[in-house]
Amino acid sequence: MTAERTERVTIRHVAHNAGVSVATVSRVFAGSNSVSEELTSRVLDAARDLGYTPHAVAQSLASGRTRVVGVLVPNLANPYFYALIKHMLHEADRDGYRLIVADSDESLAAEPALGMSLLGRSDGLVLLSPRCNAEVLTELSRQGKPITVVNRQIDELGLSSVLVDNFTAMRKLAQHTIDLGHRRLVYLQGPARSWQERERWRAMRTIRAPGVSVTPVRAGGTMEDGHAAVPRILAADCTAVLAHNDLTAIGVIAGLQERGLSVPQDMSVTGFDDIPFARFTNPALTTVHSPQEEIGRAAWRITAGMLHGDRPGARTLLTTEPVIRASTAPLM
Amino acid sequence: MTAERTERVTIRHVAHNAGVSVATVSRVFAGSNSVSEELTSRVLDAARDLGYTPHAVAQSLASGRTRVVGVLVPNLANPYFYALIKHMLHEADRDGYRLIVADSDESLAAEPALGMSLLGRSDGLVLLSPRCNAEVLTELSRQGKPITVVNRQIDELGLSSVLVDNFTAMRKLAQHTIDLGHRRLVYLQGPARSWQERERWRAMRTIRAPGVSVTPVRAGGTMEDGHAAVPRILAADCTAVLAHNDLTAIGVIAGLQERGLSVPQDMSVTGFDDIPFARFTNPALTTVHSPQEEIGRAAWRITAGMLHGDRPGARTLLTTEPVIRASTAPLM
DNA sequence: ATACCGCGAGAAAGCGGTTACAAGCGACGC
DNA sequence: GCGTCGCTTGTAACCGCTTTCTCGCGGTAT
Repeated sequence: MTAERTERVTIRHVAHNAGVSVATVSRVFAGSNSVSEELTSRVLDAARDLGYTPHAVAQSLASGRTRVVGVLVPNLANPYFYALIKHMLHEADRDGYRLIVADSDESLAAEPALGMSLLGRSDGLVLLSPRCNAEVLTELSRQGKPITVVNRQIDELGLSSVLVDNFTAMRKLAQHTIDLGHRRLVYLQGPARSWQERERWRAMRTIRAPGVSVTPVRAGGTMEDGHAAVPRILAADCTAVLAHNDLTAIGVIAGLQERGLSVPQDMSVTGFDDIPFARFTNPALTTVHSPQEEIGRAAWRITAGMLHGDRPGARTLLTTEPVIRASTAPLM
Repeated sequence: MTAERTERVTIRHVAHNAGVSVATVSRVFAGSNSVSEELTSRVLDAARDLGYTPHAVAQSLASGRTRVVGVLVPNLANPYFYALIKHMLHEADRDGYRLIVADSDESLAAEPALGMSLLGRSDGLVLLSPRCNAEVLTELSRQGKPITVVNRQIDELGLSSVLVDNFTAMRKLAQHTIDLGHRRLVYLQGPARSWQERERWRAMRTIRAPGVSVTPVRAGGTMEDGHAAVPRILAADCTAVLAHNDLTAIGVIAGLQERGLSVPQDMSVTGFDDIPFARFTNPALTTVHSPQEEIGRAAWRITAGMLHGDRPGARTLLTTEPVIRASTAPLM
């Protein structure tokens, strides 16, 4: 393969070959209908012959739009997040936008820099379950570009957001275990700075029923965290454990089974999110169906709206319901 | 919130406030050491006061480098891929690069356009398990930018690649089930155009042992595909099923369990990839550990090398081994 | 003292597009 | 017959930064 230094074909070459001005070529590629058919086809022919492709970066600089939107995820290893991303990806794609993804890996400190960096190369930003404080969000919004926050309630700033009613769903899920006869519950806490965690835990603290106790156990958001929490769960002498999310629930179930305990006979376990795996675990996981597809779609629609000039501040609140599967059972 | 039309702070403002030329400001931000300390600090002070941030798009246009690398994934819903991406993301980050991700969703037709689009906004491209044919790859490589292909052997073109020895690992895994006494095996085929699938199936076809039969059953790459294949697996009257990957294996196990069969007592099941979930399923999945972290790292190193001028054509071949867990057992 | 060298700094020409503005031109109304 | 309008097309000024080239200057070899 010879390293032929192919000079890039620019709009000027096309203009020259088609015998028109660069403006006309630009118009043709922008889909403007104010160019005569005659010139349009001459431009298109010349472009095809030369193998011209518009230079995306130059277009961005000149037009001030990148047709890219950044997405900041706290942890790409959680199927919950990539399900969201996957749906956003498709919605964005059909609008001609690309998504640029960064993973903060649950690092609070990394969020501001990553967010800024994403914003620098994009027209807007979607923050999934951001852990950062309001100052950072203010700083980011100061760039004047659309920002959509998912799974985090922000009232102060004029940011748009997509929220799921974690509180009500968690209450319903807890009620389900209580209805099954469980009295000593453990709530397995997730990432400390997560809004969803705060909502879920807040819901658990409102549980008031005769004889019912809720013991919090610290964990985190991963399967390993759930797995590692098992000794502490057992020490709490409970009959049901409500995990922060599906991932930790899966870890808990594996840990219990390794110790010869069976779920749900010896212990009921619930998750939250309803990731695709939840249906396929053994036993299938009782959880809360968080509408990942709708969230992804809503996040994109709101963002796209702002890119087209909508005022920020739109708020979408989605509701969600428990999904009862096989990991919970009546107390024996 | 007032919609203050904040004019962007440009390099010129900084230059003016610092009493130097724009060239000097540019040099300071580029980390050139040919600027005197005196001027360097004046520039830095002015930049801080004004809240200046270099305009990434303009930098890209002027320098010809975007500091972005595109990644094309066939299916973001497979943890195998996002594990790769996650590791690449981190490697790239420490080199000051961003990754821009697109998901072709197993659509062969979508790959060329997505690849081109990614390439247009980036300095290079990483194709994960691409399904497209050689012509498309040639077309993409014509752009003159570094392309790294992961999990796909390409000899003709001068592309760099990272490969895992699927063939040997699959043979070893099959041998494992044979050693356990199984004779009637089913191989559950994955995505047709996947190189990994071809390698794995090729390995299965080399199995020659007295009384051993291997029956192929078509499926796909997802949990649903594995789940849906269960009737056909049962019809094949086998005692062990080797699935294309972990996801389908998980689907198969769930399907078997729904029918009251237990794994591994009634049926041994294996996967491939060793996604994080494989350790936490019930029973824990016997699979092949595909070194996702190393692959991600290698893919980035090779790509980064080419970005720094290395010649393309580098090839990394990784080996991998079966991981025996609890989803396989001796034939009763 | 003269010529030369090296180095720090600035001027200016791009990078490849977009788009405001102007111009040309045929049609139409009065 | 002339002013006006509308539509297509071209001219050229950016978008914000990088980088080459040039220049001025102080220091060293001759």
